[in-house]
Amino acid sequence: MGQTAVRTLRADAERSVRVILEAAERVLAEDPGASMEQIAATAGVARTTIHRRFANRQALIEALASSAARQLAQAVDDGRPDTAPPLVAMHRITANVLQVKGAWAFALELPTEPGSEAAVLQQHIARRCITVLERARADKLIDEAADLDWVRRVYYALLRESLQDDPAGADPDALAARVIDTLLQGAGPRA
Amino acid sequence: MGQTAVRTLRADAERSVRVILEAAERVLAEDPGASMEQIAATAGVARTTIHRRFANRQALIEALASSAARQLAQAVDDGRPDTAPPLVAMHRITANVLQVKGAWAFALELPTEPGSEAAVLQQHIARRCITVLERARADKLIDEAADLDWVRRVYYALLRESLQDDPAGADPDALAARVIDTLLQGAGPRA
DNA sequence: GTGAACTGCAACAGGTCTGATGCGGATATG
DNA sequence: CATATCCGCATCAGACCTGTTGCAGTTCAC
Repeated sequence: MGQTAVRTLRADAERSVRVILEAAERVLAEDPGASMEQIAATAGVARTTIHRRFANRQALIEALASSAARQLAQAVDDGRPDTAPPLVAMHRITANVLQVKGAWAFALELPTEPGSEAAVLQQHIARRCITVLERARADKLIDEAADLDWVRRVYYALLRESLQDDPAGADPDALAARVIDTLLQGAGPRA
Repeated sequence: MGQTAVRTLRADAERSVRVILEAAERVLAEDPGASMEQIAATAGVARTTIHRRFANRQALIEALASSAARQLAQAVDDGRPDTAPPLVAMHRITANVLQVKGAWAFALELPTEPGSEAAVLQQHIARRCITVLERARADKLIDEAADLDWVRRVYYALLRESLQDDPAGADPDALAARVIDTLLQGAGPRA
């Protein structure tokens, strides 16, 4: 809980926070041990400005994780996981998530502190994911005996792998299609 | 190339190198930014001893990566990827690799310097992997139209995911079976 | 337009880490 | 057993990073 909006920030201050978080993502993704100075330089901001907004390094990182997790949760909910047909929801969610994860890869791989906002959001997302998988199973898209927790982990792993080489390369819909296809059919011969 | 065995080390020195590398793996896995002091303490060795064997932090890490990569290459070759029936080879290799990757998870996830020994070994391993997949495809275990490079990456991702929760928990053969099954069939309904 | 909020700059203190050195004592090896 | 090798310990200098403070100048917001 770095600084839970004690009072509404002025417009320029809000902008500072945004550019700092974006810079932190870029810099830390390349070198997780990078200094505040490097983050500040990338953000085009003085180091002291960072310390004014974030009490310390950890607070900055927690804010980064929370911010990214909120965007990810939004991306999932936008796919209407509870109402859309399972296969459609899976596709839409996958494409959305790939976009967000591509932009916030470091922040979203961060280990979450048990009680933190990021952790709560991640759990919420995981539940949504399980829900969709259950609906897919009910539609015979997934084997009845499948361990959905394992399926969900495989799904996460496929998402991660998809983003490894294509930072912003291919069409997100094409990547999403490959992920879903691999998840449901594997590499074996098609029917 | 930290110190490419200029001269054969004395038996106790060789042992020191081993315990240092093992400690480095354990400590850095938990905190990649851990200090040499912490590694030394875990190894039960003075910090100066580490500096005597490894010129600097980077040399230690490269040695760690090389050592782990050698063991991994051995684990792959032990599965007879060129001669055993593809499915058998895949099983054996997967079980072997899970063992080694479980013990050297940090070292094997390290980004490899382009020309380094570790990089060369990783490429060798990747080629072996592709070879096995080609043989599996020839046996109709894998779809004819499949992109084997993608299949290999999915395979790697499944291995990684398998090791996430079970540090040394379940039977490696059971984990291997699940990995292969998921790779070839995905989560969809069984035939 | 006025005041509060925000920023950059400079400087400081405190801490941690690295890599090096020298020495006395222990240990392996032939 | 003789000696080259190895280790632990104490110590050092240098570098880097963090978090803080004060001030002067700019910018938003009412």
